[in-house]
Amino acid sequence: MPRTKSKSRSKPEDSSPVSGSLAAFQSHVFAWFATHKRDLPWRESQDPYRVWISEIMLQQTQVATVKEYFRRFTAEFPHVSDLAAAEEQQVLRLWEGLGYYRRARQLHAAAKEIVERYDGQFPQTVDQIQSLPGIGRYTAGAIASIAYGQKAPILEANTQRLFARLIGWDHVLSTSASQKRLWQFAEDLLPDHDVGIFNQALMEIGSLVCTPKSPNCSQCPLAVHCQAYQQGRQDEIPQPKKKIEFIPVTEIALVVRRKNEVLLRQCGQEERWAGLWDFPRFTVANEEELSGVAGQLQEASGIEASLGSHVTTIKHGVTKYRITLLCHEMTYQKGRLRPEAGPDGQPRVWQWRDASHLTDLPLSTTGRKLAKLV
DNA sequence: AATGCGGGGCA
DNA sequence: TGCCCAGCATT
Repeated sequence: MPRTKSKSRSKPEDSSPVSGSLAAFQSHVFAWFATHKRDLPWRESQDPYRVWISEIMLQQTQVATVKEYFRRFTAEFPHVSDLAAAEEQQVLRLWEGLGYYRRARQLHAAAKEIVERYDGQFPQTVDQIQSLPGIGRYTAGAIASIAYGQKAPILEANTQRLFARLIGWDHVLSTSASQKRLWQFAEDLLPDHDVGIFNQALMEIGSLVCTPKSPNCSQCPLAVHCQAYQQGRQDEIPQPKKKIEFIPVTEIALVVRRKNEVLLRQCGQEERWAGLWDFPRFTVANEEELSGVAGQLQEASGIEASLGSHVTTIKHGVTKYRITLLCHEMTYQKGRLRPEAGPDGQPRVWQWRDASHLTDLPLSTTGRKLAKLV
């Protein structure tokens, strides 16, 4: 029998996914992490529930921001059954300020599914994990590897950048071809042991060393394996993302008072801040266009009120919108709240709430700022 | 492949 | 200011 071609090409230096040997690469990763690992609250345990909470919170959210949220959340809900039994409003209250509130509602829904379908035991296969709401390929791989030590790859912001530089990938990263290549690379890299530690180490290197701007190549444990570094192209790779075109918007928020109550609205499932409460908000053409606001309020809620003084102006961004939010007081005149179906079958989305008890409600960040002023 | 979804950290 | 962040779901 003639030797096959693949057999004759199976020298280690040919099959290694990185420049240099894979074994050396892996040991460089482990050694660096052993001395540079950060102490983070979710690294104190491998409980899949806690790993899961941290991974959801960390989606598109920086480590520094998540720390306190993670502590509060897991203190309030130590076990998946505690989360499953909670009111969604309480879950959202603990999520308030983190953003991407769909994460919190999907987390809650997944907790219920784990209790009902898996008898409270967190699922153990990648496919089962990924079938839970809010869990995609990255998060499933992270949980499977970190909590269970399974040989599952991960790819997220830090490792995308790191991998692109390691293999000198000078293409736009968001295309499906790039994603396919990078996922394959992530898989080819995996060791046969301590996969969870390995994956976390790669993210940590991406985060602390292989930074977006001015990466610290001189201190990088993987420089010897890095194509971009060897070519002096670490500042060109990865290619910059497409810039977002911001759209300026002017909105008005109304603090409608009736004795010691204020008028609030709960955001519907299909809109921004779903499930959270907010002061009545309307888009206006410009900062002078306030005359129609009373009519818009009456149209939307059934309440008639007279425009009062300007409280404050809040500038904030939501996804691609740059919002200038004009906040005005109003005084209730007459009218009753229009009955309207709420997010989860609640009788209405409009409610009068005691102004001194707004701390219990989940509010949007601008809503919270405004609530503190009034 | 493109879009919606938040808010804050940081140079 | 602008860029970026341990992504996911939908279209």
